[in-house]
Amino acid sequence: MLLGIFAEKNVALSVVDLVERLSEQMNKTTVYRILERLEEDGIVHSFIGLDGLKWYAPCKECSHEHHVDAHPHTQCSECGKVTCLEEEIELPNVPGFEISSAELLLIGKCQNCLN
Amino acid sequence: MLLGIFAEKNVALSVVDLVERLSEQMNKTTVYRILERLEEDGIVHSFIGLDGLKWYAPCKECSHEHHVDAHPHTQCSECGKVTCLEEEIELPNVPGFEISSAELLLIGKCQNCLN
DNA sequence: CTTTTTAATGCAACTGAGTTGCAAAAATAG
DNA sequence: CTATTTTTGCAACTCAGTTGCATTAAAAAG
Repeated sequence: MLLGIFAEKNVALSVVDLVERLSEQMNKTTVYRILERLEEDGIVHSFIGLDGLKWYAPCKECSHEHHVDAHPHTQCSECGKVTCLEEEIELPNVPGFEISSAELLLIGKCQNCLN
Repeated sequence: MLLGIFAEKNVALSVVDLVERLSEQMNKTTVYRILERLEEDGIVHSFIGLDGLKWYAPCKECSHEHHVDAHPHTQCSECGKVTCLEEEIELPNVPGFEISSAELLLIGKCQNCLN
Protein backbone atom coordinates (compact mmCIF):
# COMPACT_ATOMS: atom_id res chain seq x y z
CA MET A 1 0.00 0.00 0.00
CA LEU A 2 2.89 2.26 0.70
CA LEU A 3 4.21 1.69 -2.80
CA GLY A 4 1.06 3.17 -4.33
CA ILE A 5 2.23 6.58 -3.24
CA PHE A 6 5.00 6.63 -5.79
CA ALA A 7 2.78 7.86 -8.58
CA GLU A 8 5.45 8.34 -11.17
CA LYS A 9 8.09 5.73 -10.88
CA ASN A 10 10.97 8.05 -11.60
CA VAL A 11 10.04 10.62 -8.99
CA ALA A 12 11.56 10.15 -5.59
CA LEU A 13 9.98 11.05 -2.27
CA SER A 14 11.69 12.07 0.91
CA VAL A 15 10.99 10.04 4.02
CA VAL A 16 9.73 13.20 5.66
CA ASP A 17 7.19 13.57 2.89
CA LEU A 18 6.19 9.92 3.05
CA VAL A 19 5.71 10.07 6.80
CA GLU A 20 3.61 13.18 6.38
CA ARG A 21 1.43 11.75 3.64
CA LEU A 22 0.88 8.49 5.46
CA SER A 23 0.42 10.03 8.88
CA GLU A 24 -3.24 9.10 9.04
CA GLN A 25 -2.69 5.54 7.96
CA MET A 26 0.38 4.55 9.86
CA ASN A 27 2.97 5.55 12.35
CA LYS A 28 6.24 7.29 11.55
CA THR A 29 8.27 4.36 12.87
CA THR A 30 6.30 1.96 10.71
CA VAL A 31 7.02 3.98 7.59
CA TYR A 32 10.72 3.87 8.34
CA ARG A 33 10.58 0.13 8.93
CA ILE A 34 8.57 -0.68 5.82
CA LEU A 35 10.92 1.35 3.67
CA GLU A 36 13.86 -0.45 5.20
CA ARG A 37 12.34 -3.79 4.29
CA LEU A 38 11.35 -2.69 0.80
CA GLU A 39 14.92 -1.63 0.20
CA GLU A 40 16.34 -4.92 1.46
CA ASP A 41 14.03 -6.71 -0.92
CA GLY A 42 15.13 -4.60 -3.86
CA ILE A 43 11.76 -2.93 -4.36
CA VAL A 44 12.94 0.59 -3.67
CA HIS A 45 16.30 2.26 -3.34
CA SER A 46 17.36 5.13 -1.16
CA PHE A 47 19.84 7.94 -1.30
CA ILE A 48 20.71 11.11 0.53
CA GLY A 49 19.50 14.39 -0.92
CA LEU A 50 21.02 17.83 -1.06
CA ASP A 51 19.75 18.67 2.37
CA GLY A 52 20.90 15.46 4.05
CA LEU A 53 17.40 13.99 4.02
CA LYS A 54 16.79 10.44 2.95
CA TRP A 55 14.90 9.86 -0.28
CA TYR A 56 13.30 6.75 -1.73
CA ALA A 57 12.28 5.76 -5.22
CA PRO A 58 10.99 2.53 -6.75
CA CYS A 59 13.61 0.30 -8.32
CA LYS A 60 13.44 -0.86 -11.87
CA GLU A 61 16.08 -3.53 -12.00
CA CYS A 62 17.17 -4.04 -8.45
CA SER A 63 17.00 -7.26 -6.50
CA HIS A 64 17.94 -8.39 -3.04
CA GLU A 65 21.28 -9.54 -4.44
CA HIS A 66 22.11 -6.63 -6.64
CA HIS A 67 21.14 -3.01 -6.40
CA VAL A 68 21.57 -1.08 -9.58
CA ASP A 69 22.63 2.04 -7.82
CA ALA A 70 24.72 3.80 -10.37
CA HIS A 71 21.97 5.90 -11.84
CA PRO A 72 21.95 9.63 -11.23
CA HIS A 73 19.32 11.65 -9.44
CA THR A 74 18.47 15.24 -10.07
CA GLN A 75 17.42 17.61 -7.34
CA CYS A 76 16.08 21.06 -8.02
CA SER A 77 17.69 23.61 -5.76
CA GLU A 78 14.57 25.78 -5.91
CA CYS A 79 11.62 23.47 -5.38
CA GLY A 80 13.52 20.46 -4.06
CA LYS A 81 12.01 17.99 -6.51
CA VAL A 82 14.03 14.81 -6.97
CA THR A 83 13.89 12.49 -9.97
CA CYS A 84 15.68 9.31 -11.00
CA LEU A 85 17.38 9.23 -14.34
CA GLU A 86 17.33 6.11 -16.46
CA GLU A 87 20.86 6.01 -17.69
CA GLU A 88 23.61 4.30 -15.76
CA ILE A 89 26.68 6.41 -15.27
CA GLU A 90 30.18 5.32 -15.95
CA LEU A 91 32.13 5.10 -12.73
CA PRO A 92 35.76 6.14 -12.59
CA ASN A 93 38.34 3.51 -11.78
CA VAL A 94 39.87 4.30 -8.40
CA PRO A 95 43.10 2.48 -7.60
CA GLY A 96 43.01 0.93 -4.14
CA PHE A 97 39.29 1.41 -3.70
CA GLU A 98 36.73 -1.28 -4.39
CA ILE A 99 33.48 0.42 -5.40
CA SER A 100 30.30 -1.30 -4.31
CA SER A 101 27.80 1.41 -5.14
CA ALA A 102 27.61 5.03 -6.14
CA GLU A 103 25.42 8.06 -5.74
CA LEU A 104 25.40 10.82 -8.28
CA LEU A 105 23.30 13.80 -7.37
CA LEU A 106 22.88 16.47 -10.00
CA ILE A 107 21.91 19.78 -8.49
CA GLY A 108 20.30 22.48 -10.57
CA LYS A 109 16.99 23.85 -11.80
CA CYS A 110 14.12 21.73 -13.01
CA GLN A 111 11.88 22.55 -15.95
CA ASN A 112 9.28 24.17 -13.74
CA CYS A 113 11.70 26.46 -11.95
CA LEU A 114 13.63 27.49 -15.04
CA ASN A 115 11.16 30.24 -15.89
CA MET B 1 43.88 28.00 12.00
CA LEU B 2 41.00 25.76 11.26
CA LEU B 3 42.42 25.00 7.87
CA GLY B 4 45.56 23.53 9.39
CA ILE B 5 43.52 20.55 10.50
CA PHE B 6 43.19 19.29 6.97
CA ALA B 7 46.50 17.50 7.00
CA GLU B 8 46.21 15.85 3.64
CA LYS B 9 44.42 18.05 1.20
CA ASN B 10 42.48 15.25 -0.42
CA VAL B 11 41.10 13.83 2.80
CA ALA B 12 37.77 15.17 3.91
CA LEU B 13 36.61 15.63 7.49
CA SER B 14 33.11 15.50 8.82
CA VAL B 15 31.83 18.51 10.69
CA VAL B 16 31.24 16.28 13.69
CA ASP B 17 34.90 15.35 13.64
CA LEU B 18 36.00 18.96 13.20
CA VAL B 19 33.84 20.13 16.09
CA GLU B 20 35.27 17.36 18.25
CA ARG B 21 38.87 18.09 17.37
CA LEU B 22 38.48 21.82 17.88
CA SER B 23 36.36 21.55 20.99
CA GLU B 24 39.08 22.98 23.23
CA GLN B 25 39.85 25.86 20.94
CA MET B 26 36.46 27.02 19.85
CA ASN B 27 32.75 26.57 20.14
CA LYS B 28 30.66 24.25 18.02
CA THR B 29 28.67 27.13 16.58
CA THR B 30 31.87 28.92 15.63
CA VAL B 31 33.14 25.89 13.75
CA TYR B 32 29.93 25.77 11.74
CA ARG B 33 30.14 29.47 10.99
CA ILE B 34 33.78 29.46 9.96
CA LEU B 35 33.21 26.52 7.64
CA GLU B 36 30.29 28.33 6.11
CA ARG B 37 32.44 31.34 5.40
CA LEU B 38 35.33 29.28 4.08
CA GLU B 39 32.96 27.63 1.66
CA GLU B 40 31.50 30.92 0.46
CA ASP B 41 35.02 32.13 -0.20
CA GLY B 42 35.87 29.03 -2.19
CA ILE B 43 38.49 27.78 0.27
CA VAL B 44 36.70 24.55 1.11
CA HIS B 45 33.80 22.65 -0.35
CA SER B 46 31.21 20.54 1.37
CA PHE B 47 29.11 17.53 0.56
CA ILE B 48 26.86 15.04 2.25
CA GLY B 49 28.30 11.66 3.17
CA LEU B 50 26.81 8.21 3.18
CA ASP B 51 25.36 8.72 6.63
CA GLY B 52 23.83 12.11 5.92
CA LEU B 53 26.59 13.94 7.75
CA LYS B 54 28.21 17.01 6.27
CA TRP B 55 31.82 16.74 5.16
CA TYR B 56 34.34 19.38 4.22
CA ALA B 57 37.55 19.31 2.23
CA PRO B 58 39.93 21.99 1.00
CA CYS B 59 39.33 23.22 -2.54
CA LYS B 60 41.95 23.16 -5.20
CA GLU B 61 40.44 25.27 -7.93
CA CYS B 62 37.34 26.76 -6.44
CA SER B 63 36.55 30.44 -6.09
CA HIS B 64 33.70 32.49 -4.77
CA GLU B 65 32.32 32.66 -8.30
CA HIS B 66 32.80 29.10 -9.38
CA HIS B 67 32.93 25.93 -7.37
CA VAL B 68 34.50 23.03 -9.16
CA ASP B 69 32.19 20.54 -7.65
CA ALA B 70 32.13 17.78 -10.16
CA HIS B 71 34.84 15.70 -8.63
CA PRO B 72 33.96 12.41 -6.95
CA HIS B 73 34.44 11.48 -3.35
CA THR B 74 35.02 8.02 -2.01
CA GLN B 75 33.67 6.84 1.29
CA CYS B 76 34.65 3.56 2.86
CA SER B 77 31.63 1.69 4.13
CA GLU B 78 33.74 0.02 6.83
CA CYS B 79 35.84 2.77 8.38
CA GLY B 80 33.96 5.78 7.02
CA LYS B 81 37.02 7.48 5.57
CA VAL B 82 36.27 10.03 2.88
CA THR B 83 38.66 11.24 0.20
CA CYS B 84 38.43 13.63 -2.74
CA LEU B 85 39.45 12.38 -6.15
CA GLU B 86 41.30 14.61 -8.54
CA GLU B 87 39.54 13.85 -11.77
CA GLU B 88 36.46 15.70 -12.85
CA ILE B 89 33.62 13.48 -13.88
CA GLU B 90 31.64 13.82 -17.03
CA LEU B 91 28.09 14.83 -16.27
CA PRO B 92 25.21 13.43 -18.25
CA ASN B 93 23.12 15.81 -20.29
CA VAL B 94 19.64 16.01 -18.79
CA PRO B 95 16.98 17.56 -20.99
CA GLY B 96 14.95 20.14 -19.14
CA PHE B 97 17.32 20.32 -16.21
CA GLU B 98 20.03 22.94 -15.84
CA ILE B 99 22.85 21.44 -13.81
CA SER B 100 24.70 23.81 -11.52
CA SER B 101 26.73 21.33 -9.51
CA ALA B 102 27.03 17.64 -8.85
CA GLU B 103 27.96 15.24 -6.13
CA LEU B 104 29.31 11.82 -6.90
CA LEU B 105 29.86 9.62 -3.89
CA LEU B 106 31.56 6.30 -4.50
CA ILE B 107 30.86 3.83 -1.75
CA GLY B 108 33.07 0.84 -1.18
CA LYS B 109 36.14 -0.39 0.64
CA CYS B 110 39.32 1.57 1.04
CA GLN B 111 42.83 0.13 0.84
CA ASN B 112 43.06 -0.34 4.57
CA CYS B 113 39.79 -2.20 4.92
CA LEU B 114 40.28 -4.42 1.90
CA ASN B 115 42.29 -6.99 3.87
C1' DC C 1 44.32 57.44 22.78
C1' DT C 2 39.34 57.13 23.32
C1' DT C 3 34.88 56.40 21.57
C1' DT C 4 31.83 54.28 18.30
C1' DT C 5 30.69 50.86 15.23
C1' DT C 6 31.07 46.41 13.32
C1' DA C 7 32.28 41.78 13.28
C1' DA C 8 33.44 37.36 15.66
C1' DT C 9 32.64 34.18 19.45
C1' DG C 10 30.29 31.63 23.33
C1' DC C 11 26.50 29.64 25.43
C1' DA C 12 22.13 27.68 26.02
C1' DA C 13 18.09 26.39 24.28
C1' DC C 14 15.82 24.71 20.46
C1' DT C 15 14.54 21.96 15.98
C1' DG C 16 13.76 18.04 13.48
C1' DA C 17 15.21 13.59 11.27
C1' DG C 18 15.97 9.32 12.57
C1' DT C 19 16.29 5.54 16.37
C1' DT C 20 15.15 2.50 20.32
C1' DG C 21 12.65 -0.06 23.84
C1' DC C 22 8.68 -1.86 25.08
C1' DA C 23 3.90 -2.90 25.07
C1' DA C 24 -0.25 -3.91 22.26
C1' DA C 25 -2.21 -5.87 18.24
C1' DA C 26 -2.33 -8.83 14.36
C1' DA C 27 -1.11 -12.73 11.78
C1' DT C 28 0.49 -17.51 11.53
C1' DA C 29 1.31 -22.15 13.38
C1' DG C 30 0.13 -26.08 16.03
C1' DC D 1 -8.68 -22.20 20.79
C1' DT D 2 -3.88 -21.53 22.45
C1' DA D 3 0.99 -20.55 21.57
C1' DT D 4 4.42 -18.36 18.89
C1' DT D 5 6.07 -15.06 15.73
C1' DT D 6 5.65 -10.87 13.22
C1' DT D 7 3.97 -6.23 12.69
C1' DT D 8 2.51 -1.82 14.49
C1' DG D 9 2.02 2.17 17.78
C1' DC D 10 3.66 5.22 21.06
C1' DA D 11 6.72 7.77 23.77
C1' DA D 12 11.02 8.88 24.84
C1' DC D 13 15.42 9.53 23.27
C1' DT D 14 19.75 10.78 20.32
C1' DC D 15 22.32 13.80 17.92
C1' DA D 16 23.54 16.98 13.90
C1' DG D 17 22.61 21.31 12.90
C1' DT D 18 20.35 26.03 13.94
C1' DT D 19 18.91 30.31 16.34
C1' DG D 20 18.71 34.17 19.55
C1' DC D 21 21.01 36.83 22.42
C1' DA D 22 24.63 38.50 25.29
C1' DT D 23 29.66 39.18 25.38
C1' DT D 24 34.05 39.98 23.70
C1' DA D 25 37.32 41.35 20.33
C1' DA D 26 38.64 43.83 16.57
C1' DA D 27 38.28 47.83 13.22
C1' DA D 28 37.13 52.22 12.01
C1' DA D 29 36.21 56.92 13.20
C1' DG D 30 36.83 60.89 15.82
